Amino acid sequence: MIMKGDLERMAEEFGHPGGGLKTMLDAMEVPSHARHLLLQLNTQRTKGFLCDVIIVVQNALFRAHKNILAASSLYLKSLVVHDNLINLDHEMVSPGVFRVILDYIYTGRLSEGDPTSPTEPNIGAVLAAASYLQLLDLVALCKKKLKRTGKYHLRPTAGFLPYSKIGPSGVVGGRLRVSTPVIQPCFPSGVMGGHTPRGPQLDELQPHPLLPHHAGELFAPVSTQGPQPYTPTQAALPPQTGLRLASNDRICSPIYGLDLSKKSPGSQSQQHLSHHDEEPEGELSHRTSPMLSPRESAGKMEAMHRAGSLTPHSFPLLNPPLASHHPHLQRSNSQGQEPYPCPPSPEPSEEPGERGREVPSIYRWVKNEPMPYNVEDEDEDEDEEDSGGTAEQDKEVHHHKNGEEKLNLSEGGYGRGMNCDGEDENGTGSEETGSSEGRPSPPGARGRYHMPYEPESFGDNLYVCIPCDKGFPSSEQLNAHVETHAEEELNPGGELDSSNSNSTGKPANTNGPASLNNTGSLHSPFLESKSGQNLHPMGIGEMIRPYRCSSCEKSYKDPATLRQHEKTHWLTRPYPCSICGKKFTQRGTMTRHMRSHLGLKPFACDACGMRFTRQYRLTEHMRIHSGEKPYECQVCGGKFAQQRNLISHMKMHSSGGAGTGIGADGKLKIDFCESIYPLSKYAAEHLGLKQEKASELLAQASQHLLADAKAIESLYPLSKLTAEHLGLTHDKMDVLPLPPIPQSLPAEARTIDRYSPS
DNA sequence: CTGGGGAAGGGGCCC
DNA sequence: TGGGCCCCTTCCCCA
Repeated sequence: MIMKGDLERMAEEFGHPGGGLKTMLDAMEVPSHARHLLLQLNTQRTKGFLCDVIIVVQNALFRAHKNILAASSLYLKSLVVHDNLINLDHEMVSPGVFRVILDYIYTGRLSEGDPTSPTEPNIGAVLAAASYLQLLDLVALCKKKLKRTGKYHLRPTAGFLPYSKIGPSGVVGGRLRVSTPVIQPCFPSGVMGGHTPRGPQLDELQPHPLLPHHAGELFAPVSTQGPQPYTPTQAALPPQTGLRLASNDRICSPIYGLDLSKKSPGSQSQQHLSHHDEEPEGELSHRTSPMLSPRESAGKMEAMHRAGSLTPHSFPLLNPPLASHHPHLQRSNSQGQEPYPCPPSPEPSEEPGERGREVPSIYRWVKNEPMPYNVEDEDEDEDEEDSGGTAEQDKEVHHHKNGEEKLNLSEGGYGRGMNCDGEDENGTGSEETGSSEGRPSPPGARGRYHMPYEPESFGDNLYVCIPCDKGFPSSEQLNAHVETHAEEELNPGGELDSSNSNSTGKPANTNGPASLNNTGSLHSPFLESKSGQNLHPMGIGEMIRPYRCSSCEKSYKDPATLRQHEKTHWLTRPYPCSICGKKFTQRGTMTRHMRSHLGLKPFACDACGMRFTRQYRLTEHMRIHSGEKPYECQVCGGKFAQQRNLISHMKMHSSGGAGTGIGADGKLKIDFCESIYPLSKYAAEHLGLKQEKASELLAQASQHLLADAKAIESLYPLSKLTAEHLGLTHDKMDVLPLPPIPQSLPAEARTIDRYSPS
């Protein structure tokens, strides 16, 4: 355990202001205070509580507290000061060794482990790593232990040798065995259920690296000898992590680090260097490991940084050829505007040799290295995905809740879909990733006019008008065609909402003219869009929004927004998640997505402690406690805390979104909006009415509807229960006022389905 | 078993 | 770059 003496030494070591600390510690009235404090910290680490930094070592992630790391090592201090995610060179520190080191930092105990175990880091490796990390106390401790066993020799050895340069036996120089445990599962099955083990008690802080108190590891190598205990941190991981969560499994998916700091995930190496540069020479020198001079140490690190990464140079095969011929990328790269910090989507590979491929991605991502990202990469991804998708992986992928099955390895859906994400392929760009499962959504479900993502579907006519499904060989021709839709919209006699091309930024909803795209907004579909902006693609809006997308009808106030929007049309989304490979058009979305991978939820509810990844969610959640339900159904008066639930509710009112017209069962259904606002031309025609007449009729109905609950029931299926509640029999209900049914409708269509459950 | 509501997760995208 | 809002979806509970 780190005890008072250690703290004193730390205080001196790092020159904390206030030399009075030693005095303070001497005068500590509760001798167990330091011990208790450290215990608490370690407990917190095991639970991931208040952990504010993630350390990536090869493909293992560790959670920890910046303060603790900073207090332990100047080097770590320099790393954590600006970044929430730290990458350690796995050539210098293996995951297993770092786990031991982290344990030491938090407990003051050094786990020697079983020197004969292939998975146990030994003291030599720890010494080397401690020296690299400038954990001077640990260095001294290791030396002491080695000397005790007669193994210590003053020479830089294995610890500074890349693992790749260490023989398969792990023995270097016949002495130091640096074990790099194969990444193993750390999530027993069923752990997601919420079982929360207690944190290690004081006496449980045993010097064993494989004990369950490594919960701070998000994904850490563990012993192959058995399933590892569940940890709350792991439980906090959403099932979408793309990681295997079952017991006795290996983590088959790549594990990446990410920077969730507010700033862009870049230039970490520069920061590191700068920190070193800032570090006074003397300050560095006096804590340099005896195994490596400060210059050597710093120089080596610097050399590694210069190499463009902390590691990739040792993995020459890990960086695929990076020819760039993607036009967007070329442009972006050449102009330096849009660096692609993220690697091509990695894909789990069964081949052990492939595993290393993941590593550079981590560093590249974190270091924000502009990464030529191109179609070849994409193809490679697809190849990997296609080839690497084993049944096991398939199972894993499909195990994930809703979202990440979008990877859809088994169906090659990722290959086709991930980069396009299904909806991308059909050009909607409005991701329905949660349900598309990597398959392209049916054309026309939602969409833009351009549909360049699945060219094979349309032969030479790559540009497809979603509403009418016509293909065009060029965007110009498509645009010309689209204009006809626009004219139809502008023309009062034209079909309403045929394209729903608007400037609101929301994708056109082609579910039908009376579909629910506006129901939630409580606005007439043809009065205005949700944003209250002109629906028409041309007109005054053009002056307000002069920056028009060349691929669709949207326009924006400023070029940056336009650029942002244009990415939605790109064949390749520029920001892939380095954990699951899902790609995003906006970096912020990707970062947000990453938070969900790591279970980072910065917004906590004061009332119940529940945590959220977004402020908005917390705000929404707080309404549960306050009882506030600001969203009210204009039809039935039901109130909701969440707007989205009101929208869902509205869909219920509108018979599942079928809208006005003849439902699938052939019976008349009245759309919610239509019940309040004038009937659309489409609906009117559908009903065999002139629009004016239909609107008049519906207006009458709306009056009833809004005025009388009975009338409301008259427009919507009335349950027997409700009828009885109203003191009506089903027979009586027939007398409720209803808009006349046009005789032009087929007889069956004229039957308003009042009684059947919707 | 089914449907509706509550609550929440996640992604898109404009600002 | 992040906030905010929208949308879709899922899960759970209950009637």
